[in-house]
Amino acid sequence: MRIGEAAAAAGTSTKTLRFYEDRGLLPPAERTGNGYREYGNDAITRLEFIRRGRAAGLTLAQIGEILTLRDRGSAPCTHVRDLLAGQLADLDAQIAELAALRDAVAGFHHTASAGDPADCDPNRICSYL
Amino acid sequence: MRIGEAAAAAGTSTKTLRFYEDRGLLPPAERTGNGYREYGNDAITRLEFIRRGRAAGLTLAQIGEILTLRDRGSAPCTHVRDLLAGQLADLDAQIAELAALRDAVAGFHHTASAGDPADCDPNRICSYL
DNA sequence: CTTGACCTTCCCCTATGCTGGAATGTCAAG
DNA sequence: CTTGACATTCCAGCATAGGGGAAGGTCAAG
Repeated sequence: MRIGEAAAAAGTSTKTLRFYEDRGLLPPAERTGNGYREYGNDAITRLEFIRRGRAAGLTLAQIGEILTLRDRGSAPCTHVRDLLAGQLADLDAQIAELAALRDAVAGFHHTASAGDPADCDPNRICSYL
Repeated sequence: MRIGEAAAAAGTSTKTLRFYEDRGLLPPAERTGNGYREYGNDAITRLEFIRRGRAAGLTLAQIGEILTLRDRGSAPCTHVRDLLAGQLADLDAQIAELAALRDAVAGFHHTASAGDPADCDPNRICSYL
């Protein structure tokens, strides 16, 4: 199938397919006589995998690693497990950071809600921040 | 004081000061005869405010709004309170999203940790994702 | 007189994952 | 024969908050 059909089948755009090929996530597509890219079902499988990886918050670079391992014939499962572990740790760190920020902002907001704007110190930009 | 001293006093870089001026967060600096920027203590106050705002996760655009209100003579406290409320809501949404992602990734990771790589289905890129 | 530490403007680069558009080619249908 | 829907390549941009470095001006000290 041609690029438009493949993109539609994978629920993405032709731009994205060319972009992935350029980034090495998809192998260079076969070309028909007129230079059009030609895709098979394996490309769709690959695109779906990429989408699942994205949904799990993996970067294209990480997904590319997995695909490269797969393409070299080795089972990437162990690597995937490690990536997932790292992703889990990253997410926990991000969540902790955001939660701390949230608490700080909540404190500011509480003060701001309780205060009277008339009390605002003209020497500060804003007393609440 | 000149830009280098001001930057050091505010704990930032000269690049950042010029950048903020360009973005309207700092008023165009006075210039001495040789064209050098000249700063007073109010600039430091402003820079410190910007830093507090950044630490609260506000964007430069939002901080700019506050400063503009302040420069027009009105007390920006009410606006600050609203910005903080919005920021709080944003943070809660982000945290919820990350937490959901974290759970999904944890599920994948659990499966990956339990499985045997030998079971990997050759027809899939990786059975664990 | 020169060196070194400042300062100026200017433009490009970073990371991420695409998206838009221009200029051009291909091909089946009416 | 032309129109329209495809396809190709390549270049540019988004949004964020600056950083890097070039080419050059200024000024005090040695």
